[in-house]
Amino acid sequence: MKIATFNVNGIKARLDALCDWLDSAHPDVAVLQEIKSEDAPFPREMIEDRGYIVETHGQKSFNGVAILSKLPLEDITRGLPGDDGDTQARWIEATVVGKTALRVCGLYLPNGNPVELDADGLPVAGGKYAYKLAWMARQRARAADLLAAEMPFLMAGDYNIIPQAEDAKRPDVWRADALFRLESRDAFRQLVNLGLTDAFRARVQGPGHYSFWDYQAGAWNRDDGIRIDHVLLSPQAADLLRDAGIDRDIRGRDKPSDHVPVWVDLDL
DNA sequence: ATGGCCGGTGGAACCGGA
Repeated sequence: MKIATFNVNGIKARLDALCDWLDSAHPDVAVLQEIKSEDAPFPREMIEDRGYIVETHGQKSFNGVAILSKLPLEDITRGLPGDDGDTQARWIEATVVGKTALRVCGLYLPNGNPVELDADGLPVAGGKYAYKLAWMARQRARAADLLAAEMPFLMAGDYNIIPQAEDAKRPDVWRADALFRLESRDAFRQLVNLGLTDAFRARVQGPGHYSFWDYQAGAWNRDDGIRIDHVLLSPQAADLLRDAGIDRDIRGRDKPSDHVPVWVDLDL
């Protein structure tokens, strides 16, 4: 079973590119981020025509996530637990019903910039960086709950985290950025240390593997990228890992997103 | 040439992204 994550940066602007990718990569399940659409106007027909069920968790203008699946979905939930006041559409979950049930979490983790710190160097409450770190604590709590339930699961999406220096072409320019600050990497490592596996790094080592290239400054042509889209696997899911990869070539096609798809193949 | 963009909104600039 091939499961992919793709930050499309606007579903309306990316519909043709998304369908071209679905036709060439044929994932069984795809989680999307930054659909930038409410649920009702989401353009579902061209995706459904390709055999996918479409479940969205959208909002106007910003954020928004979705799950596309060729297999039946059950128990769909929207929103990351832990803060009823959080109205940003960044989390969707569903159980993919195959021969073994797999819980799939699709996520769009907050960017966190600009980083605002107080005199003690702590994130300013109410600021975007504090929101990012609090969101990651909620994600960690959700992962702990799913681990306790002992159902195989994965958490796939745009993490807005550069895990290691080798995951950036120019790590030094990212040192103070919310994507690479120590607190951000610590939070990501705390999540992984619950027992999750970074699927891509279980298959591919070394530098030069990116999932995002900025539209600005010729980043793609200079291969000035960062690896920020990840698939984390629960122990039971990691035992089923057959392969993982990044569909880098998508970035060079017409009207690309600034992100490319990242995928795993599980023996399911 | 060391700067260079893009999508959504709303119908012109501006916000947000990373």
